[in-house]
Amino acid sequence: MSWNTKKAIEELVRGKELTKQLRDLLTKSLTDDGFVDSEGLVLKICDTFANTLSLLTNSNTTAATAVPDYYYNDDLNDVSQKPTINITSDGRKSEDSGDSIKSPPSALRDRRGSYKRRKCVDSRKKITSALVDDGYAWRKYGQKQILNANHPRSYFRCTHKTDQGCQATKQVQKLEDDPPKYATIYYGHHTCKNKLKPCHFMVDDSTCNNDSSILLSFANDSTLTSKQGNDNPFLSSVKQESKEDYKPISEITYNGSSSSDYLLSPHHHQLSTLDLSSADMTVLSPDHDVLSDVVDSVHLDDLLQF
DNA sequence: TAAATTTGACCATT
DNA sequence: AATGGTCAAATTTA
Repeated sequence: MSWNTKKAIEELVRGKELTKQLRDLLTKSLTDDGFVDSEGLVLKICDTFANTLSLLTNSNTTAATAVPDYYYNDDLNDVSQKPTINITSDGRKSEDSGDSIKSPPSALRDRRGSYKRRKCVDSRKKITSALVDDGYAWRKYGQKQILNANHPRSYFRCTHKTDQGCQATKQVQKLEDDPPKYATIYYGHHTCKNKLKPCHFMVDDSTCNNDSSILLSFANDSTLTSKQGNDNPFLSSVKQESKEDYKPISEITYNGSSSSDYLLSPHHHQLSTLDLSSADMTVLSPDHDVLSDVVDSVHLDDLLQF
């Protein structure tokens, strides 16, 4: 069984457990607590499916694999590349073409792979008032001027892409200057070890209201709710993402697709805390080996039983 | 000196 | 042809 397959099964097991909990919740009277938990559960469940898809679609191939778009029409997490502001502006500048066209060695050109433009791949978007250290080790691999944008977009991939095949990437772009506003879109999920910090939302406690304590916790999700101190030896090696300093965040919102908003909008004030569990901190991290043991003995029949 | 960043070219999509 | 995502050589940093 390949590692990705194993992890995919882990995700399915997790999804199964979460769904069972959701079922139990729905059979209860609708208390306040139950309402919050059900929302968190839905997000977690959606995340397990997204993770599973991510794992399976990356299991045998590289990141450039063409995956049919319909795999990714995940209304819950999708922040598709469809521009929210579709403008046909004429004041355009082309930063790439033009001035100095140097033709590289043909050997170099042959090595180039296919650069598929992102479609609706599973993604999570966060709007923050400052650059957020999300605790992962990122490596910048590109920067682009974006049409009708005042600031360039930076592209990051997981530092462990090469050594561990982690496919997580993110894009960071400053949206506004005053007050500063940044958009960070996460693609894929971390499958690497050496996670640097459990949660980027722990940067500023004020952003996590008391509702965070209501989130369901699992044995293998301990890193979600436990706050590690700065004595984590990995912290010092968090890569800086730009020339601008990290500051405590003062605002985090969730931006999903329209359908996502439809589902979640009644409780937007809680999404920041809910999202932390769904976005990055999943059991995919191999340091959660509790489920690995489960997977070893799991049968597919078990997965289908609720 | 290894790892990270910068930057222009390359390439697929629109 | 314009645009956005990625590559990789050159450069910088730790």
